[in-house]
Amino acid sequence: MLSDVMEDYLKSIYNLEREHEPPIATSTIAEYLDVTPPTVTSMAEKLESRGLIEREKYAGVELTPDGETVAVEVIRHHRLLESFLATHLDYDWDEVHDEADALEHHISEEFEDRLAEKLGDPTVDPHGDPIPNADLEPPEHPDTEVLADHAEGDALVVARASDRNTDELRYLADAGVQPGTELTVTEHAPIGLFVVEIDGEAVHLPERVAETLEVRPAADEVTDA
Amino acid sequence: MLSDVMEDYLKSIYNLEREHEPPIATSTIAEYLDVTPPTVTSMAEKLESRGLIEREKYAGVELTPDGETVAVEVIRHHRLLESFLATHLDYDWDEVHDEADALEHHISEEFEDRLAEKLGDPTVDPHGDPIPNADLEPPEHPDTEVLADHAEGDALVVARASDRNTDELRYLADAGVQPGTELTVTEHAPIGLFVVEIDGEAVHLPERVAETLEVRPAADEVTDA
DNA sequence: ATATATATTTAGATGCATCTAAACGACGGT
DNA sequence: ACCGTCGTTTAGATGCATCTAAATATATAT
Repeated sequence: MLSDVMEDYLKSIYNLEREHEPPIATSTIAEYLDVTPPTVTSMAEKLESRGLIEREKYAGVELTPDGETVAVEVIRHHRLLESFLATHLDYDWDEVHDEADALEHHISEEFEDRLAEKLGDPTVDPHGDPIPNADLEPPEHPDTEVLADHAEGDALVVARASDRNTDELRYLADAGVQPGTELTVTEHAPIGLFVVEIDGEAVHLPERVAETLEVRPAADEVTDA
Repeated sequence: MLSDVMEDYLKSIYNLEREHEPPIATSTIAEYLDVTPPTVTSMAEKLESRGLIEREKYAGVELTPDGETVAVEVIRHHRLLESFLATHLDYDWDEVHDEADALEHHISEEFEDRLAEKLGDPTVDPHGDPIPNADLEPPEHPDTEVLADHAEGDALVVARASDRNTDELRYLADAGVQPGTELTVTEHAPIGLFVVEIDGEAVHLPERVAETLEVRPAADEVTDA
């Protein structure tokens, strides 16, 4: 039986593997999970002995297929919960992450199934992240670019907002920006401010937000949802 | 911050105090939670040092008002979750207990509030147990008797089925017996079998089930729900 | 009243997840 | 090729929840 903490490590490594090329360094995981590096080393030894990760000392760590399956299941739980909280319990999309984190390790298969059924087997969660299917195949992460890389005049659709930074999410939610929102870049000010137009309104976004907000060209409509 | 385990001990002591007069003995708690007595002693010391229980060595344990409040909150979570699973996720009433046990320590105040709102502030759960209100006053447990104490011919309403024994619950659920069900005692056979009539049908119940199933006279209608 | 049975507590150990401090390996710059 | 820096691992400690075995207190029966 895997502990909650082990599941968290596997989920984190999975997420980090989408951002960086494996192997994932000890310090990267430590920072992501807000623990010290020796803690990561010791956990990595346990996960390796259970065949959930491969580990090269002093280099880093990579999920095995088994480890990836565990990670994908936890992520499926997380994103189904987020979707459920948003659509059935009236949570705002910037509030769902922490609650889903707390519950994701504790729901049964039964609960997972009923949730998916109730939601009509959704394929994306409220942040725009793909929801793995019941077979636990790792979902495709569609190609996106960050808003900050776009020039003035570009017409875009919001594809995904990272669910890890509560401040940024709240900012976006307050500004009415969510996956599916159409926007046009009005101005990329030299120092730290980004201006976009949404439904004719000018919305100002700090560069930090623009650097993490993922978008795709407005032309192609939602195909994957 | 209290651990999940501490919350479980407090909840258990609360439940045991409804059954036996305090103080509650070490071995009683040990058996209820399926741990060894020394484990209970050591946990009792911790809970005492936090002012959540009073403890008399070699005698047993009793909740303080603070301890009771914690227990009642956990029980509120548990019973709201049970109600939600039964009414919104199509769980059968004999399936909800384990899932609620797994989740009760991990939901936020926010989640609790939204659940209560969604359910219309229910006052009893699917087993017939009272749901504490948001002020966390300990709920009244209505006077009931067990089915096994009744004589042939008595007309009764099912008030409550303990949610701790999965086997018995499944038996009752299969037999169509649930809180609110009206029944008449047909036969109290001398050795271990109880026969009741429900909607004109004869239903056979093992004595073990009849000894835990709580009922009240059929005359007074549901007043408290 | 004393011996015996039973329940409780104490003592000491284990595994988990974490930490700090210290040792060690890898890697880039001169 | 060496040295120093930086990141990683080892070593050892802590707190939690649990166990078994042993000591001790309480209750019961004669």
